[in-house]
Amino acid sequence: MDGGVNPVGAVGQALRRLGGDSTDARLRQAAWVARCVGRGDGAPLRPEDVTALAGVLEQRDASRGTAVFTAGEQRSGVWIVREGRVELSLGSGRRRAVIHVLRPGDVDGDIELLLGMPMPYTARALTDASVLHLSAPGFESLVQTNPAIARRWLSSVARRLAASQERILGLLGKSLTEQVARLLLDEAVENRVELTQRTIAAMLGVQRPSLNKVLKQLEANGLISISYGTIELTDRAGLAKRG
Amino acid sequence: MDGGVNPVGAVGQALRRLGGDSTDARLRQAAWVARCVGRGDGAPLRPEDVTALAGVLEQRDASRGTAVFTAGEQRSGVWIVREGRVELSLGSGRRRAVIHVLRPGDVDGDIELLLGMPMPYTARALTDASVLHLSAPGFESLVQTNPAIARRWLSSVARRLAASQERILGLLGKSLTEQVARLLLDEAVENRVELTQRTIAAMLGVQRPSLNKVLKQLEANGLISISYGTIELTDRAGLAKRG
DNA sequence: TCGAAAGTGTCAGCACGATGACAGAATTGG
DNA sequence: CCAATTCTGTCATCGTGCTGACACTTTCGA
Repeated sequence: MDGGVNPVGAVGQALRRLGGDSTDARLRQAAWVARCVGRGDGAPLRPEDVTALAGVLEQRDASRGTAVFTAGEQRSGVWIVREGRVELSLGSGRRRAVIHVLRPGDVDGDIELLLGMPMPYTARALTDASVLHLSAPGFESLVQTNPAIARRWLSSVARRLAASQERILGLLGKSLTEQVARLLLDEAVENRVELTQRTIAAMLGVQRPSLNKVLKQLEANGLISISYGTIELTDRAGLAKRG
Repeated sequence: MDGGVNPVGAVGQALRRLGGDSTDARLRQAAWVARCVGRGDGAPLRPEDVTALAGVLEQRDASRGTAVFTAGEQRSGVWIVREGRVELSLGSGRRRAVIHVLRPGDVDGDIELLLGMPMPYTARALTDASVLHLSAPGFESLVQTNPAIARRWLSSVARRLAASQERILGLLGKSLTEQVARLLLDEAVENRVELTQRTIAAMLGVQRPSLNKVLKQLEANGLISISYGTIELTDRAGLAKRG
């Protein structure tokens, strides 16, 4: 981080405790936890597992705008998105910041369950959605009775958390431009990153103006195009050279 | 990170590829992987498990200076230190850097096994040591046949990787002084951190001179005392205020 | 349809940490 | 015990990113 990261001494410490930073820190932590969602090859359950477990999994339909689970929930269980998109966000009311978007096949909640931590974010259906739910006791009996699934879940958790850790480590010691380029490449879904600059800045632990400066540079170079709450990657190869 | 992190442009990119940085990056990654060793409450096997598995675990004695496993080994298996201290290091010959020290009860190798990655560091007995070894196939059959142990291993892996990730996230956006203070507090065993400044700098992704400057400041304030390859914490409370 | 709130764009000054280089001190192996 | 090597200590210069502030734009709810 830059020298300017903090005002040094008592004043800086005081400002830091007033929540301005603690908010960012919580946002950062929640966002990176959300990066550990099981997706694609990293998911603990294969499609055939999901169908085989039809009896154990409880299906729930969530209409657009409905909350699926809420920040602070303890032992919320495992959530599997079957259809639609589900937004993960933090903060109440208007101050909420969207951290991530779950898509069909994504699995969430297992890591929080294993760590005994409350859900750090709220999930809300962006579109009419269909999700499957595995309760905490259901999860326990599943891993106790089905060694094959337990084994796969073990690998899945390890891979997801390790991948996330490696991503963060890959940012340390890099220039902000490199950090941003990597983050965009990793986050892009169909060449779009639907995060506000505030959220991205929090994830990287930098100030928003610093991030904005870099983004405008990248845009001026024709690598990305910026609009409200979304960044479009127009030249992945060019971005990759920067990271 | 600071602007100075990289020379910008082609020259910096070129320098970066020549290995000067790649060495530090590998050191950093290996060091943080080593931070995921199972220790104390985070260990996957309880002492009673270890005794119960006496038949499955192969005991090996390593005299002082002997290698236990070597960097690059694939499917090396799970290693449990029973007695003595085992040093984890990186780099061949004289250029090696010590990144961690295993102590009795520590469990290593399981994460690498689950990720299908080669051991990123070499283990060498610092003292005459006694270690237990569980081969890769042995591990597989263990988790397949013993659901209770598999379940505990699942929590253990999740907790260790998540704790490490949280540690790293806690560093982002903090001033170097804060980063150093936290790292020292987390790494200290009996108020001593036995790492070279080069290794610590690599873990934080900063330059060694920058780290040295901060360390000397902390020493001048009476919080730590610096000697060759070890830093002693003389005022934990004071350090905690800085973090 | 309007207004409030959140998001984005921008700026000047400043301080921290990178860089690269060099010297002394403590180890370690031969 | 000496030589080679590593580790620590230190410096001047430079550039990045922080800070705090403000204007503009888009969105969304009332």
